[in-house]
Amino acid sequence: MAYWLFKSEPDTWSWEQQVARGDAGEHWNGVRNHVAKQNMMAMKVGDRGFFYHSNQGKAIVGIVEVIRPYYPDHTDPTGKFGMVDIKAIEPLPRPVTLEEAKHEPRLKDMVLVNNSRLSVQPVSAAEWRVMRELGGLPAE
DNA sequence: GCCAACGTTGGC
DNA sequence: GCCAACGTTGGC
Repeated sequence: MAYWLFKSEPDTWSWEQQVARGDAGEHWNGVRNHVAKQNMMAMKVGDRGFFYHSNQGKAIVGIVEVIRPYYPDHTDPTGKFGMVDIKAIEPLPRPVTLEEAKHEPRLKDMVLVNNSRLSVQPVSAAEWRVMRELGGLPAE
């Protein structure tokens, strides 16, 4: 299983809204970056990801799961980009802020710390474990 | 609100 | 195909 990170401004789409969708989930539309697109194309149903609030909060707040693989994004007039569907699994008992992530040596190579502009990012298995631990979730 | 970093666009 | 100009993102 692979791990990912989905970034969203809470004003646009928040964790609370994602949770409200329940198991039906929601499509992750609006990605217009090719690296982010490549990441979504690599996703498989069952992959897990972190849900990150950018701008306001600047923290990882929850865990999501990919429930539908890559398909065309109908909101893209050029037809070049696609999206996946994700559903909320559980919140982090203790949200992990960007500040904390930057100060954790084991997360120094995380994309979130090094390339803050990429909206859909890969997360390594080691980073996944460390972040869960910081967030107050038990080991998987 | 500012601005650095990054991506994209379009003239040549 | 290069690269300057422009637009956007997102941390600060």
